[in-house]
Amino acid sequence: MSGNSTQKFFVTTPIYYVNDQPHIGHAYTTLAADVTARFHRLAGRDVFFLTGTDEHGQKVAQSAAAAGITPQQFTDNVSQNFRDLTKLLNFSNDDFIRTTEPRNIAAAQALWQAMAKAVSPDGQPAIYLGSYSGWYAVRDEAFYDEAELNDGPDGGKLAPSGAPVAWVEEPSYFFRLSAYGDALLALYEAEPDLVAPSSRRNEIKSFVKGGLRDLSISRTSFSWGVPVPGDEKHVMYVWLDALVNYIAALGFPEKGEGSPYDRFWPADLHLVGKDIVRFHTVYWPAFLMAANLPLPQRVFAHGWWTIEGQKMSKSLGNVIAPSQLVETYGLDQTRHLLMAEVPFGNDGDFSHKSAIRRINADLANGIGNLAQRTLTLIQKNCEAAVPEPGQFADQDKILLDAAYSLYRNVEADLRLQSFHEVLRAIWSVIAGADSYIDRNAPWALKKTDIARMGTVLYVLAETLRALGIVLQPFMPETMARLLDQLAVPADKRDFAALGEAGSLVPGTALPPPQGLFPRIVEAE
RNA sequence: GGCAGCGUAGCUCAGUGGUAGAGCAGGGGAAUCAUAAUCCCUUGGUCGGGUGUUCAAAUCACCCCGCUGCUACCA
Repeated sequence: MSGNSTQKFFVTTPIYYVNDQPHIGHAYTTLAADVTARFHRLAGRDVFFLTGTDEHGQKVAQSAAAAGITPQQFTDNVSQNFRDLTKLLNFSNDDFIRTTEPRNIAAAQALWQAMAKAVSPDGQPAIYLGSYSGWYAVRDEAFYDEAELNDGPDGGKLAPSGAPVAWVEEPSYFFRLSAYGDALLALYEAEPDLVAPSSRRNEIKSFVKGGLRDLSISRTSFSWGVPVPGDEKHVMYVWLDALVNYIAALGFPEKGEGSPYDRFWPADLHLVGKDIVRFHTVYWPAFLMAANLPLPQRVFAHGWWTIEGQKMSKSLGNVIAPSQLVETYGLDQTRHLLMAEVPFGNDGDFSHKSAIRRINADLANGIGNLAQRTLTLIQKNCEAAVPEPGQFADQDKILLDAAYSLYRNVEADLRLQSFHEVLRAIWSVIAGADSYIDRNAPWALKKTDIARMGTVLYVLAETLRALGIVLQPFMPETMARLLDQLAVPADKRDFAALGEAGSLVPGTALPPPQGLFPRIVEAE
């Protein structure tokens, strides 16, 4: 089916840890992936968009025990919250993987076996059995150096996070990460786009340059995990069975010609939060190198949201649930807000005041008002049908060309995850259209030059059509309504229909216009 | 402490050697097709401070002040 001519695009979100309720941060990452996936689909590419949940580990087992249910029941419940989030925000993921599914377990064991057979760059086995000891905080699922610890109240020790730690010692398999430093540094040099933004690349490079220690990749102290093949007392350390999800969802270890793995791996883009960059740009490539599998093309780490200037935290009680945003502002308003408000990769602040300002300025006063005034003029003055254009003047061509070339002009920024730049470029066309409509005053032309009025309104309708098409990745639902109001057929809504290939046909009947984005008026 | 980065208009930021920019906010005017939305014009910055290199520095170098990230297994 998919010939060589069809490009593919595989985009992933992290799998979200089920010990947490979905919040604005999760929604943000998956939204960026959704916009990316929708964009590439409209460009005619073969897209696979994956998200899911991370469900193993000691903390999950303990939370389940505390709730008096089995880990499986516990993860079933919480995973569903994340699945619901994809519906709530209209995400178009092609799959939703859970690390507890048989396919993920099978993939994790296959990856383990491939790594276990491998020889690291220093000529030794890539995986070996040793023992791990250290100060461990269950709550953080993290080991800490002695130097980091503080004295607790009852003579115990506390992690920097305040979590109690205990000295643990257990047999553990290790991955010989220490042997992969040079290969990783060479990778960062050869593939400068692998780690983005560049500030993260610098951090990762200096981290690797500082020397890598071998990585403990199994535990015997709990059992809620993937059994290590051939030594079932051990379960895999959570990050190994988490990262493998990206290929498990493609059917790995099945990798024959025509398989999803063959079609989509390596990933074109792993979107991650800045806290898990290292896992994706150090451990994951090293695992793949050991298993002799291709490496992802790009890992992009976005920033954090603060809320009204404050860090989001459970103790402050200011964690924002995505459902709350959608209720307050509307679905597509929320999607636009998150993508437009902050350069992706930077930290940003969410405030109610600036949310309203942006939604009213960009959506109600911007694209919404432009659509409303144009469609109303056509409705009233052109017998509710697409007007007949005459010869295009230079200014007509300039506006049309700007609108038609949007896809071409924003693709580079889209590929760099500069979503706010993509939107900025689109909004400059909206501003151009508003300027055009005022300069040409079609409401005055109807008395002086009815033919010219038709041309002006046609140009505006065509501009709206292009805007509607290009904005679909960001606001799919509302842009569908806009394209409905322009009577654009379902098969003329992709990027190939931009320009004259999909031009509106004069005389086509148009439905009565309906507002796209209501203005938000604050109660005093 | 070490490494990396940031500090530009009220706010968020773009701009890496050649007469200071955008969006939003503020002010004035126009228009009235439209969700009182829109358009045009405009106020506003000694580009954190200092020294230096240069014919020329927000842009390069050094110093100082302030802030941030990373420094091993936490979205």
